[in-house]
Amino acid sequence: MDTDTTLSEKVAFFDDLDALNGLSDEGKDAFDSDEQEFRKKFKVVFASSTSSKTTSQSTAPLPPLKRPGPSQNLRRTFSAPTPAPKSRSAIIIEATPDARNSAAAANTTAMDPTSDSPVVKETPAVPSPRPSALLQRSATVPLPLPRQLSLPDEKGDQPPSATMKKRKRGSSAKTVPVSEQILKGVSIYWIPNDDIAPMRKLRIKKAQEYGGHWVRGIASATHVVVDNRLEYKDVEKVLKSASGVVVVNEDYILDCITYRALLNSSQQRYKVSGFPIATENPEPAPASQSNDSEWSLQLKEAPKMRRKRDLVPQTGTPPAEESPQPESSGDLDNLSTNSGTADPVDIVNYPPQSSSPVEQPDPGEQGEPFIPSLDPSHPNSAAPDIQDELSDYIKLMLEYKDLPLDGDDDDDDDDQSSKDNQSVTYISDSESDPGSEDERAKKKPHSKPANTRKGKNIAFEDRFACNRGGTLASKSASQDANPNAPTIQVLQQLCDYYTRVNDHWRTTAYRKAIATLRRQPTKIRTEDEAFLLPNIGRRIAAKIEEIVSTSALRRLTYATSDPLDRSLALFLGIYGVGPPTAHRWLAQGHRTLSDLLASPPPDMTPHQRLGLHHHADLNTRIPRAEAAAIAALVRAEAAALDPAAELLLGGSYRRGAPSSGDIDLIVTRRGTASADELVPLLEDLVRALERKGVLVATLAEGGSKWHGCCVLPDEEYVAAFGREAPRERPVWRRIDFLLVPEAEYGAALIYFTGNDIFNRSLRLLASKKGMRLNQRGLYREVMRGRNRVKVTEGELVEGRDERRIFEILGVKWREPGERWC
DNA sequence: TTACAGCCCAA
DNA sequence: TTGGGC
DNA sequence: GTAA
Repeated sequence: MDTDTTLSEKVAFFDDLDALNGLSDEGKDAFDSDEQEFRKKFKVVFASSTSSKTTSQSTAPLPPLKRPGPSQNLRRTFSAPTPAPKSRSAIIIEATPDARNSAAAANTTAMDPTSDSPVVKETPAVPSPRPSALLQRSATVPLPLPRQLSLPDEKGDQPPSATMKKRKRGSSAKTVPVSEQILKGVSIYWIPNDDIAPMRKLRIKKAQEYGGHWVRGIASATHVVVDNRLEYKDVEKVLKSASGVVVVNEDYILDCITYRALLNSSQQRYKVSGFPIATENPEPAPASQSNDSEWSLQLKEAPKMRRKRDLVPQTGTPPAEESPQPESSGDLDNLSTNSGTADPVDIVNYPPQSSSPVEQPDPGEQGEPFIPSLDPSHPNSAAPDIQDELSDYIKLMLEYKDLPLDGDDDDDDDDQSSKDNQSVTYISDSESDPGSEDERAKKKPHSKPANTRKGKNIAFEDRFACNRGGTLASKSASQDANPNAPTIQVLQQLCDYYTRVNDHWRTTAYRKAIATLRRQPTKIRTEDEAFLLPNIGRRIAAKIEEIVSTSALRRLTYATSDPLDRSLALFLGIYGVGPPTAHRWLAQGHRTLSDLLASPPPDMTPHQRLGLHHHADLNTRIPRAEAAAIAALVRAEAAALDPAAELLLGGSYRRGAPSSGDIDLIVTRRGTASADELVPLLEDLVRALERKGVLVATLAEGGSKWHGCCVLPDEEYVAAFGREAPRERPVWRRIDFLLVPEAEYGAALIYFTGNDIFNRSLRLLASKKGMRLNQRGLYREVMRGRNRVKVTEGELVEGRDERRIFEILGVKWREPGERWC
């Protein structure tokens, strides 16, 4: 173990938790070999793990944990074995064996969802806090684990069970011993409810390891964890739909794990900023022990949360999980049903459940119903000592929140689903040993003898889409004819999904893979086959096979049937709204455009407002004829101002598309070397067009461009479409003016003709050849500093002539109509 | 482990 | 600096 | 997610 207390150390922090709990051999060795270092490194963790040990096992009967704030809690735990923090080492030593044992025990069951059962037995042993609680417990305990659905996330939505399965490998146990799953029975709804943010991902992961469930709908949550960046007002709406839920900030879960107990959620430090002063009535008789508290919590909460789906099995029942919206329940239900884990559980569960008023109108007050989970401790309870450790912990997190974390968990999501068929052989192989490298090495040889990684060797130039563009016709033709069309269709949806959840890189990866697939003359049926293609790795290859064999991807069904997802897509369609904003609005409870219109989010920008009000118009395709008409209009106006001005309709129009999303007009003039020379013209032009009522809104202006909206006046409309094609009103269109000096015309044409993929590809090719292509020109000898940061502009090689740029790059000329990638 | 295009505007 | 668009 |  490295002594330097640095990066690796901190990054490893969470894994350390794992190591501790599971105390894998690795961990053990480390411990044995270098106790000092190890201890130092895992100080906090050790302390907590120790405490839990004591609590759950030897000290089980120790009920008190009363209202000691976390701090006291901690203390108490410690005090039992050894009072002062200093004695930690001793504790650790003692605890180790236990930990190992329990870990071993847990591991064996880890893979079995039903492993919970032990808990049932365990619990009874504990003095029951109150009768009801016991009852509840017996009912609930069994259910929890299994196949709770985990949220769709960037890597896919796999049920925890699946996750667990995969997690077998690493040294770090992915699930903590049942006895330590302090979050069991806790269903968490995160806001935002995704694991895109690295830190949240970590939290979610940890929560799951400790038995917590990640739920998709707030309706089935027992706890709502709100991003620290959000204020209460941001999430107010969402919370309204879930009364009786414990609402806490980001710090809560990890603290619970650290202290091995469900902490009092009402403490000040877990308050969501701006949260109304909830009258926390510290429950008079907290009495229960850590375990109990958990249950008592469920007891209380359960009835309330379930108003929508009363029958939903308690927290745990996985799939039945939730559907925030009643209507959608159908799909989800089916889904869950399939997973079929729940049955027995449900039965057990129901009685208690039904007894509780399903319909119970939520008492609106969330403050009240709060579950004084463990210890209704006092806010101030975050006593000094704890505070220290907490702050260490927090500091650590903050310090490294930006580090790219290993996403170890990602794994191959769906393999299991696709398994049933053919390539079972390989798959099983790979499953047994997920080592990606081995797999790759193995696979390739099979399908294609020899070349280990030669499989993907493709001519350099062929790797760039710009060398493979097609025409619109060829594209559409290949769309229907393409043997991979169905597969592409599904992948495209997945791609869209990732766009929605704001996973930029996965989105682009899918785009590339799709582009590759689209070009295949034959139908790709197997994983091996797909894997050989460029831009298609093991994972997408596996998905392709699944799609082909089952003609669907489970996760996709799941993802797209989610109402939230639909709202997300809706919001993203609003001009000026990107993923962060869309998610934020969603978190604030908005679901429809009407919601936004009715109560505009406080952070809505003018652009977004415009985008919202003209959402319908701006999302309507612009017929080619209309674009042409507008261009003609503008051209005429420009000619009046400056006869030498030239306007060209770019974008998809130039590529021959029958309709466009917006209108791109490139404004230029012979003899110009800089866009600045055209600014006066643009200003005049814009003013003139505004006067004519053509330009109706300005979105951005400055520099060498103008972005805004326009409409085709009635007169021109009639001229273009005739009186027979009436319209009630002009439709707003997005229009961009781009000032381009003659010297940059060629590069600008490329840039503004697209399509994106084609452009990116061209730029990428340029960079591989030591050049740089942007909208101004093609440069060479670009100096890049550390990690691609451009240091030198480089020498302009060509900017004026579009064809020349192609030539220099060694790319065969392609007409605009052939640049559909 | 790192890049995946790069630039400009708005707030 | 972040979000967004191109 | 893929490739280098």
